[in-house]
Amino acid sequence: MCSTANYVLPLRRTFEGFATPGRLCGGVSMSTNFPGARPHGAPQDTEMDVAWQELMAITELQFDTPGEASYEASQYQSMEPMVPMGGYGMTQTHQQPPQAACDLSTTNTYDGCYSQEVSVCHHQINSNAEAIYGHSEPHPSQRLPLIPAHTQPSLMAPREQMSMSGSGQGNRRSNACLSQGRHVLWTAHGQSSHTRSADDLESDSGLSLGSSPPLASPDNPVGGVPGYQSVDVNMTHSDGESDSMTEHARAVHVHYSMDYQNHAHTYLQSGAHTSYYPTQNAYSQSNAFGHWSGKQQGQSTALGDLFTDSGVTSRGSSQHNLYTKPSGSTSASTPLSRDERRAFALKIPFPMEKIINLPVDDFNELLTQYTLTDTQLALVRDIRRRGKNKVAAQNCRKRKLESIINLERQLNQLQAQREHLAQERLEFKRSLSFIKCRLADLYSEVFAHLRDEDGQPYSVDEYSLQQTPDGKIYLVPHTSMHKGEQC
DNA sequence: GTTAGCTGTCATTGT
DNA sequence: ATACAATGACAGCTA
Repeated sequence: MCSTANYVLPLRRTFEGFATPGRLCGGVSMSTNFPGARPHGAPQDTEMDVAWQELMAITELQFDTPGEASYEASQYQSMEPMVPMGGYGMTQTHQQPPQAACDLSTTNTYDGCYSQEVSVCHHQINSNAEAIYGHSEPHPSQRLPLIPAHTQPSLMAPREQMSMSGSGQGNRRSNACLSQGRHVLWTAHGQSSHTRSADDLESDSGLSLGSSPPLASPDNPVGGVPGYQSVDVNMTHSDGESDSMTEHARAVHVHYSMDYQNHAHTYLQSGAHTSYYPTQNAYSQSNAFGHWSGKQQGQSTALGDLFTDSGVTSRGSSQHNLYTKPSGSTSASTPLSRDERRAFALKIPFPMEKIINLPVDDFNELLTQYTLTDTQLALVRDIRRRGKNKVAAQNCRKRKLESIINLERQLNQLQAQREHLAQERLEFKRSLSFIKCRLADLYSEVFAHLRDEDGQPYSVDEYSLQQTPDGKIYLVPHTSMHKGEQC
């Protein structure tokens, strides 16, 4: 199993701050980032782990395109039937026999384009897919699929052009190793395929550094559209092209998802227990095939940039994600999250909401109701973990903001109180001074009225007035006063 | 080109 | 042992 002969081994990653949850066997990682796969704090800094992270950081190795959902679906479908998936629309779609390479010029017509385009993807990738995800390693730590080296050239060929033009702005971590791991990876097989998946772009490490399949995203336009292979890889696009190319990619994705829309959308609306992810209303609403066929020449670059520039990100928000999901009953679409796309790609038969929010017992029970592959299981657990962590992070930030606001409020209150106390202190001092003056005046006045036996006033230097606790006032000579003070 | 803010993700720790 | 919440750190994206 751990034979390096058949697997490529990337070089060391150069970025920092990235632990190594994955395990590597012969240059290929097994999934480890789901709960239980790696105990917290367990030793993990093996060279193999690092190497695997580097490998996973090479986004070109992963598939995450709109077409991905298509071919992945077929891959996993052929790999292991999903028992309760009845009625899922993808089955029929992806079982269509491969046809000739997709003529992108014909993609203006909605019907049929999907199958044509996808079919080529199947040609290129299907054989690899099962090799990649078809394994069902018995050990949890070895769930993740191996990527046999001999399968990669065909996998990466269509992606090479994309990465060459579109990866310049991609994941920093990924880029850090592009010149190393990627080179080693591809040259080891006599090819220099530079590919990059949007899914990987979205995550520096892909799916928890391999806990989920690198092909598990439906949004890699390169891998899914054979037309990319003929793209001028040196073409670069200006900012002005970005929007139009986004349109292109959106159109491409419509091709891929059209069959899903017909089925999955129905299930979503009906709440059926099938596909919960790829309704992609936005796609059907924004059919831009005309643009697509007209700008075929820029596909690779545009799509490469599309997934680096327009919302399908390695991390962070995906506000402008091309992949959208319905927002309630309204027609407004919200971005389809990365995990949702992955779940869609792997045909997870229950919704994200359940995966994330169900209590653990219910969640486990839900899992027992389906026959899931190890890959699907790992993805589901990753989704659950990430989903919960996402909520936790949101809550954490909310609390942090509230805490900051609270502290600022307290600070303002304390500052106001301080000012108030300072003002009060000043007033008390003034009052005290006034009282002291009044006391001095009274003292002088009282003292001036005192007379001795001879009718002479007492000397202020020799006598003073003192009040006892009982309220009586005595005229005390300074000498005796001093004695009393001494006592 | 730079920067701040937002967000998702991962690693880690504590419960 | 496991699940999970909390949180710091990091990275990508957008404005």
